[in-house]
Amino acid sequence: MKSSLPEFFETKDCYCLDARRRARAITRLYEEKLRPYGLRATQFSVLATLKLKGPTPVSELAEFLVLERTTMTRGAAVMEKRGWIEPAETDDARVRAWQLTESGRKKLKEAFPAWKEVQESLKDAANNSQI
Amino acid sequence: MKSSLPEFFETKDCYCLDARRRARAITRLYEEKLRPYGLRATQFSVLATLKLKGPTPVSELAEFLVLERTTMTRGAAVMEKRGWIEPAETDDARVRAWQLTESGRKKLKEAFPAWKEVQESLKDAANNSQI
DNA sequence: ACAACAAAGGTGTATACACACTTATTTCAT
DNA sequence: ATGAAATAAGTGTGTATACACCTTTGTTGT
Repeated sequence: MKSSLPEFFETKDCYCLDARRRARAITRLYEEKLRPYGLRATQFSVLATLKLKGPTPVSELAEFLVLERTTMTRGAAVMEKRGWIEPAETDDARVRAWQLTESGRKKLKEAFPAWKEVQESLKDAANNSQI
Repeated sequence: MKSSLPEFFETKDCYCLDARRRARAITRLYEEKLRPYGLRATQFSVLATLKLKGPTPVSELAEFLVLERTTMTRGAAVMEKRGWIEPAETDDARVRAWQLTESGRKKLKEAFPAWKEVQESLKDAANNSQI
């Protein structure tokens, strides 16, 4: 009976595993610094996105963050409960749009230096690895 | 009152968001093809890892996949329930090691072509983008 | 005007993920 | 030999993620 083990060596270079490993590792770095502010990585991204885009529909947020719309729905619910975001007016009654609250703006501003710290350290690491 | 909006433009280049977006997008490609086999991306990775490494402790699996150990514990429980993996003997009673079952080997073999299909298409895409 | 279709969202369900805390076992210094 | 420290793992809790399915609202052709 022949072993098919060699065939499976290919799975060592899986793009999916690579991307997921990388995302998990990087997420930990950011969340470690964001934790004192009670923010998860995605929550920070949502706050920053709303800061830049203003009132934004669920679907647009989801598309921008490459997140399932239903995931965005639930994430937003958590953030609303925390008082960081609130519903925004829309023309179309089907559309659910979100905007920052004062508290959300404050939270983003508070956490920004922590985000930047990790961001800069990764930028340095990326530059050094090119040399 | 001065707006601090420009400062937050920096968040558009967040390494964390980039990595997470990429992981989510790539994961969808793989899971779309793995779905007919009832496999999630991480489950496929665990099967492939056990195929290559043989019986492996929870902690070693977690470290290899850059996953929290506690996440690995729960993921393994699901896979055991499905009959794909089973406990392996260990010297140290603290250590919980897992190995493939016959069913798990079969599942991996079945799903491998689907994995390879996505893997190859991404490899092609990567090569073409370099030209 | 209105029926068919399209668009936007929410809910049910299940896995993924991880931090804080706890339990069980082994190792090691004395 | 034994108690402290270290190691390996599990549990509680809560968010993250996404697919399948359903509801509501708007659009469009006739």
